[in-house]
Amino acid sequence: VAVTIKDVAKLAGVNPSTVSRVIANNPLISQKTREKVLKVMTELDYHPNLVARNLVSRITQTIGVLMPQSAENLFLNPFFPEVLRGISTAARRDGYDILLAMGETEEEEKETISRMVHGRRVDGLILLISRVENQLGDYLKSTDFPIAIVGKPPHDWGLCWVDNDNVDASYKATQYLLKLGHRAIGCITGSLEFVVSLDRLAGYKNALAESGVEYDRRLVIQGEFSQKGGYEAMNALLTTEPAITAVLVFDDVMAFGAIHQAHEQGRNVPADISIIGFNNTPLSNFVSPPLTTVDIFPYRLGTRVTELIIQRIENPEKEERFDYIGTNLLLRQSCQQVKIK
Amino acid sequence: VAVTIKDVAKLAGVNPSTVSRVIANNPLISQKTREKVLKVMTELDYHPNLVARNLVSRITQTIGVLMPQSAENLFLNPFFPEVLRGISTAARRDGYDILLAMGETEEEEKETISRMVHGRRVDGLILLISRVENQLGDYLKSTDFPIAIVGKPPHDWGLCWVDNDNVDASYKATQYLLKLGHRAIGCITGSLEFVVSLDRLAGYKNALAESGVEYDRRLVIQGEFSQKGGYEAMNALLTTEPAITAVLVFDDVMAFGAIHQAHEQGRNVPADISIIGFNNTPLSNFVSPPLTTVDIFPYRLGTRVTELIIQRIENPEKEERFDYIGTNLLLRQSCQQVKIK
DNA sequence: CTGAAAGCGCTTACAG
DNA sequence: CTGAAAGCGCTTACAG
Repeated sequence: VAVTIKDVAKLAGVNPSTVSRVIANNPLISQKTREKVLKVMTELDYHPNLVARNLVSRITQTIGVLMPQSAENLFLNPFFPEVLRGISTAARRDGYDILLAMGETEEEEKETISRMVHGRRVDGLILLISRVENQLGDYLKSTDFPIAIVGKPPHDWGLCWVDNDNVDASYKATQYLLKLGHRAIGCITGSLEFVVSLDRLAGYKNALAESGVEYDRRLVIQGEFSQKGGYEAMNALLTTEPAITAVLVFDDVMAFGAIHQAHEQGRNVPADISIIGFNNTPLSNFVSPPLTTVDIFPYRLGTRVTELIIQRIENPEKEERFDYIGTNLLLRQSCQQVKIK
Repeated sequence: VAVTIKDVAKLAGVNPSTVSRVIANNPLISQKTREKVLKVMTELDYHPNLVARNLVSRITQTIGVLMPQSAENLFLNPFFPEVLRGISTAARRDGYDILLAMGETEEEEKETISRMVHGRRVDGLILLISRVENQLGDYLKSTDFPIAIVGKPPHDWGLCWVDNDNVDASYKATQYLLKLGHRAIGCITGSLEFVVSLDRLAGYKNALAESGVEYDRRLVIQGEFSQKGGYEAMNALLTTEPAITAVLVFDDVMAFGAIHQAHEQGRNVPADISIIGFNNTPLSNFVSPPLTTVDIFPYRLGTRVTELIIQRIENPEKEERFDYIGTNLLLRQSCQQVKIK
């Protein structure tokens, strides 16, 4: 029922291949023929069947995006929506569509990847999932299909990826606390299985070392990436290390819990304890006190990873495979100069 | 380079059509042949080319989703991400993929619709954009392509759609204020060009009428859907109608501004003025006082609209075209019994 | 500058 | 129960 290239060809009195060339803007076609064909195309309201085109050209002009379902976090942190917005913008700019899949289980994720890649529905794939170890990792390092990841992969698999420079971000945050005169600086990390946690811990150590403050592992405590996790970690920290005057917390939501704990123990933030969070979640500007935190620019992570994957698809010979997105320490009201005792 | 149905056929010693039938689970195929083919398929790691399949079957098993870019709102309101999550879940459940597009301008939106629909890339389309008037509306009412909208369309175009029952939601909220003894109840609406605003206004009127409270249009004021809009509307309202003891605000973010204004004028919420918002944005539980508001269940809007579009695609003879998603009045701390003068 | 033919990788009547 | 043929709607060498 739809009008095809043959209908156009017939009405224009030319061969289908000629119509195809007009559509492709082939410069060989004469002006006269081009106009005639173009006229018939609008007359018949012709639109090329992209599926047929994909089949012969082996190019889908589509990028697959796999992201976690992450129900709860969505409310506290628009990280994934923001990255997605960036991906969408950059993809559209280069004429790519987005095939989106949200995976709940690792099983679903693998199935989705298989569908997209083996089904030839996409030219490349962007992964917003951090758990790329195990079976998924095996696949990722063995395939030469264009794949890009938001977040530095645990090993160099030759994949495309983009991430914040978390070492540097954490270094700058710690440096800021040091500049305020703090020396007993605690650190609440997320699970050290994540590269991001390890990187931020490294930055913390770097800054301490640079200032000649000895690294004390008793000041570092792991917590879960949740308000409760921060609340409990802070409790442990204040119990064993009551002398601390500042804490670096690797996630804003954990920081909310940490602040809550501090206040419950009668330690005012920032008067008694300075706190810095990470990720600049929307709430961080509304809590009391407004939280000093590190902005990580998720939208730019999205645009950049898309640029990288498109380059990988269209110019695989180029060696550019990864990039860092800058961060910004947002000074708000949760830190202040250390008190002189 | 990829293995095709022909490779499988050759190695299994059968015709490609037989392989195709095995894949399609055609019951005519003998058990013996089936097993032989299946074995070769795994041996060669064969995956059907979905693009080729789409071309001949004219079925893409893909639903297009068009949503606004809506940069700012994302931070205050995860409405769209939540709807998208619902769409993703329901689509996957029925074996559909999602082709996602975010439009910034109406031009982009029209272009995207054209690409998806005329390019035969999707079997149906879900629109998360509310501005469906003008040119887009002309298209929507004329096409018989399966299209579904989140949010009741301004006219009955025979489209699929899903929405909250905003008349009822607003009715229940107003009824609650009446039950608390309020009689002078103000109303801050969004632009009355939106169906949602009109519906909520209708619910407000219904509740008043039922309780024998005369509707006074001076108590109703339009504001912009922003904190500033609510702030200014509240100012106007308190200036001309200082006797009001409660206000229904058609959006939480506007309500934040309204509360701010009230407090600036020395009117305590809820002691002097009760306030109800709409949409249960995440912040509404964190502001002071925690806002009584109407939960609209965006995730369910997403799953339901997807069920409707899939039914429209697969069983167009069924007449079910729209549905309402229930709402829930969340009682928090921004309302209280009216004071006796 | 344009046409005729072959082919992308499938599916589906049509035979047998 | 299986095979051979035609076709989905395009593109792209190959001729001329």
